[in-house]
Amino acid sequence: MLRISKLTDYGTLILSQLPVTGSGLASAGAVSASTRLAQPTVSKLLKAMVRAGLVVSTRGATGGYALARPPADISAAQIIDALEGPVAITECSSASGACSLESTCRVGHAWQKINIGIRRALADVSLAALTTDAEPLPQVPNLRSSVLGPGCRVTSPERAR
Amino acid sequence: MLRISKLTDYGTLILSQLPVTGSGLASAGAVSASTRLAQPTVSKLLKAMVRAGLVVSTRGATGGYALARPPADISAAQIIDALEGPVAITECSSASGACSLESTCRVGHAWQKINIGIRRALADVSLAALTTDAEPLPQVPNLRSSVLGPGCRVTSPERAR
DNA sequence: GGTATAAGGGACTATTTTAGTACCCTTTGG
DNA sequence: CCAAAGGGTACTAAAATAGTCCCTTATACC
Repeated sequence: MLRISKLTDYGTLILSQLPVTGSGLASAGAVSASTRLAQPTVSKLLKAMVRAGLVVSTRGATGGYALARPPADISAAQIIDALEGPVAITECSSASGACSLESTCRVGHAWQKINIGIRRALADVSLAALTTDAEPLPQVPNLRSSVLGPGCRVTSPERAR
Repeated sequence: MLRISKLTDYGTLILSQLPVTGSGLASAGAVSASTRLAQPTVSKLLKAMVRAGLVVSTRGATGGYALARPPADISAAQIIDALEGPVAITECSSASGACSLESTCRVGHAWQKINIGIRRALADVSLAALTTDAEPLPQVPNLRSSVLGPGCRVTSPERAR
C-alpha cells in the first residue's frame, strides 16, 4: 500500500543508533543489542548502507560502523535509495523513451509527475528530522508486544536473537 | 521500491476507458477488450472501485460501468485508496496511540510526516491529469513487447485473454 | 606470529504479499 | 425464462521481501 519496506524502517532505526564519524564506532553486535534486531539483519543493512556511502566502516578487531556525515545531511530519499533502489512509483517510470510506442503506457507516463513530487518530499526530510520527535514520547523501553494495541504491528520485531 | 502495485496501474488504465455517468455504460468485457487486460482482472478491479465509490454500475443484461464523476474530480489518492487500502508509508503510521510505549517506534513515528506530504501530493493529481498527457504521444496501438526497450516492462501485460 | 574479533560478500531459504483465476449467486432486459 | 452482465468469495500461483548462513578478509592484542 505504497509503503516502505520493513528493512528500510529498520535501516532508519539503525542509523539513529550510530555515532558520527570521529566520535567512535559501533559494532554490528552493539547495534543489534541496542535496536533489538537480529544481528544478521543488522549486518546486512549496514553493509548496504556502507555501499551507498551513508555509513563508513572500519574492519578488524576493534572495528565497527559510524555515520558518514551528520544526521542533518542524510535524507530520507538517500536511505530509501540505499535499501530499496531508486524510487519509481510505477515500473515504467524509471525507463524513458522506448515506451512511447506502447499505447497503454500513456497512463503510466503520468505517474512520473507524482513520482517527482514524492522524491522531492523525501529529499527534504533528514535523518535528524526523522529521529528527533517533536513530541518526545515517554521513554519506556523494553516493553514488547503485550502492550501494543491491535492494528499497530511492531515496526522492528523479528526476535531479539 | 515505494511503488504502486500493478493492479493500481491497471485500475487507472481502466478508469481512463470508462464513460462518465449519463453518457453510456461500458461492460467489463468491453473494457477488457479496449485495455487488453484479462477480463477476470478487469472485473475484480471494477468491483473494488464500485465499492469505493469511484465507479457506478448497472446490473442486468445491458448493464455495465461508468465513472461516478468527471475525471477531474477523481484523485490519484482515491484510486490508490480504493485498490490498495489507505496509504501508510510504514506499518505503524495508520495506527495512533498504542505505540507510544514502544521505544523503537520513535522512528516509525516520524515517517508519518512524510506520509502526509505524499498523501497531499497524491490528492492533488486528478485522473484527468493522469490520463491527459502533456505531450500527446504518437498513437500506434496494438504493438506489443517486441518494440519495448529493455528496462521498460510493460505496465499492463498479463495476456490479452 | 597466532588468535580472537569484526566487517565484506554472496548464496540460499522461508515467508509474505501480490497477481491472477474460478466458481457460484443475483439482477434484469428481451 | 434465458442469456448477459454485475456481485461476492475463495482459491492458486508467482514474485518480492525478509531473514539466515557460510566463508573470506582485515586488524588489534597477546
